[in-house]
Amino acid sequence: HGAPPPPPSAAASQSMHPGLRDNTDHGDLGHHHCHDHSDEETPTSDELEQFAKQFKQRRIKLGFTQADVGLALGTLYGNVFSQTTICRFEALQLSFKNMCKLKPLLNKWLEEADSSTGSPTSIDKIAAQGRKRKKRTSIEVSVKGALETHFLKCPKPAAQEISGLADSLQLEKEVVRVWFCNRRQKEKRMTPPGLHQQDEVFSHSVDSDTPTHHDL
Amino acid sequence: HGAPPPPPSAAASQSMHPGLRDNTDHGDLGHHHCHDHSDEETPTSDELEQFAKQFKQRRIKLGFTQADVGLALGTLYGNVFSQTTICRFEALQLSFKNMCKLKPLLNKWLEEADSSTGSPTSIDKIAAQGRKRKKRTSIEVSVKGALETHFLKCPKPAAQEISGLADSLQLEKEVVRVWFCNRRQKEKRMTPPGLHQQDEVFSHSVDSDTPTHHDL
DNA sequence: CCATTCATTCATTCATTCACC
DNA sequence: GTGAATGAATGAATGAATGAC
Repeated sequence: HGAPPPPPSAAASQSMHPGLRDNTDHGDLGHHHCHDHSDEETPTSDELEQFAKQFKQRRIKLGFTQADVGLALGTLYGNVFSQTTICRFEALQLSFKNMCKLKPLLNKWLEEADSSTGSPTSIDKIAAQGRKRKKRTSIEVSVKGALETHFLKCPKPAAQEISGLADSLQLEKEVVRVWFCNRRQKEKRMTPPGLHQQDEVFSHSVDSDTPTHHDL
Repeated sequence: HGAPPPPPSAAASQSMHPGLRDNTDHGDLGHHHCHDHSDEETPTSDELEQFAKQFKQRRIKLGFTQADVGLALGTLYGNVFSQTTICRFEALQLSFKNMCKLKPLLNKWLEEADSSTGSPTSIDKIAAQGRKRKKRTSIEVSVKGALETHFLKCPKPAAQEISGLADSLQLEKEVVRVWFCNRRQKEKRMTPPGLHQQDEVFSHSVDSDTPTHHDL
């Protein structure tokens, strides 16, 4: 009883983040179906952003950690996720497609979570897989800078280029290769890095929201 | 003994319907707005130091404790903080980035605090989750010395090293690992350990990275 | 009450797996 | 090899518990 009312959805008028401007064009202004509950359809990025925010709030209010949620998804639906993934979802640091995939699962968990009152979570601790993992190499700050510079010039270097770079930076070739892979992925997220460096070539007013931004 | 401090007046002047409590977490993650406020610019370390000092003075003059402030930030902006964090801010014991993040919040609180007078603080105490917390282990003084010595030689020991160290000091491996994590963080604060800064002799050389570089 | 230490949770980076050329 | 999904390991933010007034 007394389920917390969903937050007053303030109009999140922020437009799409760059990098994912490609909209899943619904373009369906005249809605014929008032079926608002089942969210199995492709949401818009605004909806995703909205949901992620709500999700985080309610998760915290319910007293769960990101790790809890990831684990719960496993026991509930057989799909375990790590704290990392939940964190990424909340921060919109996943690809659009990936966000869409996870949303229904998390939505179901939410409903489950605040309906069940204090049920004991039977945590199935899964045995860690005994595969040897390469010791995580720590890349120097200055070296990172060099890599970043190269990335801006050429985000997709050829094998030979990688070799040379690795050599000059005294890193394994594999490490450099993986670094570029990860860097490219980073660029494709919903919330890409370095948004502030953007030129304001927008002729449309970006800040349509009222300056009174505080709603307690 | 001192008289009880004046009523912590946080201005929750919004007349809300009872039961419609909602702390809108201002999802501080990647909240990217295109330069609407000019107050969010990166201050210098000197400015931060300056502000922290003023803040502390005025807080005391207004009769608030650090805990009061932390709580007020919650009711005001939905971002609660502990006494610890406020203490660290005043003592510049946070990372530069972290200081910059908190400064505007505290600044707003200051303005709010000495303008408004006497509103009731409706503190929503969230039920503490029955999460088991490890009993805090107390580390012997001599043992601390040993750890410190090791840290100076190698601030980032490998797992094996930690195991050995833990074994010889009769501590859990996890405790040792966490100790090194915390010690490393301490090193990255604005006010690093062992540096007793006077009021004026201060050169802003905070930016340089840790000089101790190890293997590669 | 303020300051510091041990501890936890959240965020980011390096790494792996897999499908697909 | 590459892109995409995903995570372990690590770094960063933050706090409960404790120590020191």
